[in-house]
Amino acid sequence: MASERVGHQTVTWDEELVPSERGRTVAPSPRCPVEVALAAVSGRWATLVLRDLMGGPRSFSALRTGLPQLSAKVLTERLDGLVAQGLVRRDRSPGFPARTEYALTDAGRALRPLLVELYRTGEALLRRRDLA
Amino acid sequence: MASERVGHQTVTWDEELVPSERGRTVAPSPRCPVEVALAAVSGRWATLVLRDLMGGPRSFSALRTGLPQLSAKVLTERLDGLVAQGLVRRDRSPGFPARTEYALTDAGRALRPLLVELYRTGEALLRRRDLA
DNA sequence: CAGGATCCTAAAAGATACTG
DNA sequence: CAGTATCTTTTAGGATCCTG
Repeated sequence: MASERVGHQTVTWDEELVPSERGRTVAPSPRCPVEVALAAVSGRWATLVLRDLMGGPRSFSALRTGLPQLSAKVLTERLDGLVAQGLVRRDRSPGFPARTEYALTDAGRALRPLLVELYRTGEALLRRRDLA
Repeated sequence: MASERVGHQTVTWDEELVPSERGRTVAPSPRCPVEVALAAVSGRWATLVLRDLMGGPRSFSALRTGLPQLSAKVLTERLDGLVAQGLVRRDRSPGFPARTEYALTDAGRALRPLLVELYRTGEALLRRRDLA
């Protein structure tokens, strides 16, 4: 796919490049790349957890310390989601007290450009709002 | 901010560039650029509505026709949100029957690279999953 | 045509307490 | 240390019917 051809599923975002209806996403679908990427960064605290993991592997409590207002329950939910999506690896060390380390997988690291773009876009929007 | 320095609010994503705690986002905040950008594309149907508007101005019912499963209520909610964020302009023509046209603002068009990146990232994740 | 008003359900988030 | 279990609250989304 060329760099400016972008769409949901088999369809591009450039109207003139979409003469037919075939494959045009007409409802949110888990198969749509846009939804897949969105799933990785959606949910409260998700981007902040990812940001912390971008800095390297972190333990459960290190993540909690970095994000004091995030409850254990929600952190667990977020991490479970990221693990299920193959973006984060969970490494449990045997013994007591328990020790778990969370680290981004290659797929997880592949999210960096998206986070960069989110930041860039948000900044641009805020700048426009300040002017207006 | 240099291209690879990216963070929430005043903080970069590069750990080694964040020696102190000052400004580090420690909770989701509407002031954080990442949250601002995410707000634009979050919510069910949001990216699909944006995609359709990227093709040019659309009436309320044209949007509904393009996304048949999207209810009037949710479409209104999504459009209200986009208008409130300054991403879409609502143009009501006087007379009866009512006619309304929705069009992206400059700010709204500024979302295109983000949508492109969402698509690109999602595609990459799907590719990895197919391999695995 | 372009919505507004209601009602309902489900999912997400938060608080609190407890366990291997 | 790293979670689980419960419960309550909040929010999002969908269905249906109605109106300027």
